[in-house]
Amino acid sequence: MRPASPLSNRAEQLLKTLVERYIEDGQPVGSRMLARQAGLDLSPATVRNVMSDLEELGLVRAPHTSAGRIPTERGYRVFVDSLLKVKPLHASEVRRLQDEFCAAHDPQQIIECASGLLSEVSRLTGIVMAPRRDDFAAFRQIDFVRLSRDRLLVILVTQDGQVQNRVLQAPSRPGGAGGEFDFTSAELQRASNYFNETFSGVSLADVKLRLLGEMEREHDDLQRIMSLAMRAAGAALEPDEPEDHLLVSGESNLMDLPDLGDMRKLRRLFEAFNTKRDLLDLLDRSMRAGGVKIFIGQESGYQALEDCSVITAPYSVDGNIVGTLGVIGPTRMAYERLIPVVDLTARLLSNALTALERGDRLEDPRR
Amino acid sequence: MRPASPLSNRAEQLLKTLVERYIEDGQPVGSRMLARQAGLDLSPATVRNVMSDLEELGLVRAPHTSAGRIPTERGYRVFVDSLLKVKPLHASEVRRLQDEFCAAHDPQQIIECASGLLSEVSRLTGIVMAPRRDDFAAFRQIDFVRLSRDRLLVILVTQDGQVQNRVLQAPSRPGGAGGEFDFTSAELQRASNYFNETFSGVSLADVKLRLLGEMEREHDDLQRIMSLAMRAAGAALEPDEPEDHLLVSGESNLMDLPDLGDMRKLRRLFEAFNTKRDLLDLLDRSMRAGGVKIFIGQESGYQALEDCSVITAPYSVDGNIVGTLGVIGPTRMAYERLIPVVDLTARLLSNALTALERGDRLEDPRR
DNA sequence: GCTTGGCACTCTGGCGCCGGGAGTGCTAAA
DNA sequence: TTTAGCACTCCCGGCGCCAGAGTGCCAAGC
Repeated sequence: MRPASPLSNRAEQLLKTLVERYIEDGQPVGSRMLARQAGLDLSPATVRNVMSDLEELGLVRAPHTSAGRIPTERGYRVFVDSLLKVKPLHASEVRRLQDEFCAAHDPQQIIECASGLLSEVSRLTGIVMAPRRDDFAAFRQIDFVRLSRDRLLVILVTQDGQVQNRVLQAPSRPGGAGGEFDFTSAELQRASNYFNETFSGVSLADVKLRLLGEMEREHDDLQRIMSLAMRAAGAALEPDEPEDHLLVSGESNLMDLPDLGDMRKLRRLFEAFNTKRDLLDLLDRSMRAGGVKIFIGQESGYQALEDCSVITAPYSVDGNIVGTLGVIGPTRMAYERLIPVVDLTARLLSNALTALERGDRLEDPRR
Repeated sequence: MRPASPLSNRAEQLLKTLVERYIEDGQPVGSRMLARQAGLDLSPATVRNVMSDLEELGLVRAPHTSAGRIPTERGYRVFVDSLLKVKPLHASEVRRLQDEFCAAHDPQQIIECASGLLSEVSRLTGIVMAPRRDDFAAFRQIDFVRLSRDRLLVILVTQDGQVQNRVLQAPSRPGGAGGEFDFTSAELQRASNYFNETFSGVSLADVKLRLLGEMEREHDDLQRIMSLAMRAAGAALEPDEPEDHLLVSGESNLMDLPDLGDMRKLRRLFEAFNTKRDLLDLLDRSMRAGGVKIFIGQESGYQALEDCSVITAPYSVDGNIVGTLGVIGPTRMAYERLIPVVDLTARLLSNALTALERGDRLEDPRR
């Protein structure tokens, strides 16, 4: 795992050129071509010697005798870590992306837009892990709507404009009659008023704590309606399904790539897109890390991602990292172009979300 | 387009066997095999003569000289229309499906469940068009939540438990200050109370009409808050995005099928799954028709569905058709098995939704 | 000692050929 | 009308061949 040190400048230059050429056209690169392209004025024979060394180091391999060489995963890793120069994007492209973000107004839309842009610009698959509901967000309003004898709808809105519906299902009693949620809407109204007045502006985490406290303490002397309302509010405060937080777009872009021509691999990949669990896991891991992260081939640790690479970057609201986005494509992807794309998209998304959040907060009389 | 009449019994029997065999193992069927399988005690030579006729009628074709025959789309059509005997499902299978439906409690869940079951049981792709919000549904409750200076959240709940959030965006004014939605939550509360009392139990269609009427009539002397609330309510009553009403599951099942091995076709298909428009169109068309409907190959009229067939069936709540579901797969699919599967799933879904609706309605004091 | 030209070797991929197998269409007889 | 026979066609897999590309190694040169 000390790949850079034993490499001479020349070897580095050759490896770099090799990876670039291979990324470009997907064909094993031979010594003659490499000698010409590397700009080092070397003969093919010399190049061959160097390639032999690189092969011994596990950075390149030959698909068969007398094909040229292609990078191994470790080769890509060295390339990405120490050889590649990311080219900043054209100003025009930056502008274009920026404009797209401006078109969206609410957070959900903005995030969807980011995912779409990622896949469109990369011509690969874009993924975004949307922010989990933030327990430090401030409570704004809660509403209760009785749907039927045993179903109660709870709507929770936070100061930053997140809305969450949850249907509370009464534990089924075969006996049936006189279900649990037989309150009038006026009663429910009063309950929600109580919450709205008591907790407005309090962080959800604190709401949760105080609810727990009250439910412990006053146990018996609470009215039945309030006890229910508290339980319902508690349910609404539970974290939501993580699966709803992954956006994937442009899956079908992957079907054009010769590198992923194998149906079995492709199918595994698409199943991973549907299952979402592994991808969320990966994005979650890279959220903690901060900054652009790159997983090459097996490095991610998921079978479904074999022969694939993932470039991720976290994004933030108001300086706090809240989610991760990225692109998925074949190991042979245009890292030089895509790293800045992912990076920029994360920045733009952060800006857009932060601007929205600030705008909303200005509105909030409590801060 | 009068395919059945000129066919002799023998020809029909042979066509039937041919299609069955071909569906079974995907290989062109030769005269020898057909003579043996059809149970007609004919020689291969006789069979060849019949095949020649069928070919002339455009019901079968030979991929090349001296391969056996395979059905054409018209051949499948005849098979489906007049030859195939649908086998009712095993009681055990019916029971299994039924149990799955019982596990779900709210309409959304039930519909997702149906989609999942379709793809699982068919090992193809399941699609469900969820009910559009029903304008004859009864109004239950509306809520307004101010999210920021220029964003207002409207939550609409109907008696049957459908919830709809919509964010109303104020027309952007560059001037900025004193945005449009500067009301206190008490004011908004009052507005929503007004609606809830006035319209409870009224059908959405009527609410819409009465709102329009009032907005026309009282124009000037309305308080600003009420005028806004009416506009907001009106917005919430607008029909929602049709794209949100299509569920697709088991897409990746299609990647295993040799019939759809071609990447180009597969890609087009997956793009159709993402776009949703064409599929919704198709489902919508077949909703009107009522009963199980089958589109074979080009019949559907969409490029993306070439070499694919679609089996659909509408489902209903309380006797009214509200949506359609179905499966998509290669033209060579097991019609005999899948037609009853789709039919049954539609019935079970109808039952489950109707039961839920009835349960809710019993609860509703107004009926 | 590194670099280089030369050379033999190897592997792939396309092409043409061949033979077996499967199935057809036609014809003539039952 | 059905059937057996037969010649014909086409696909497909295997085989050998060849050109092309690239390698590894060796010996000569800077």
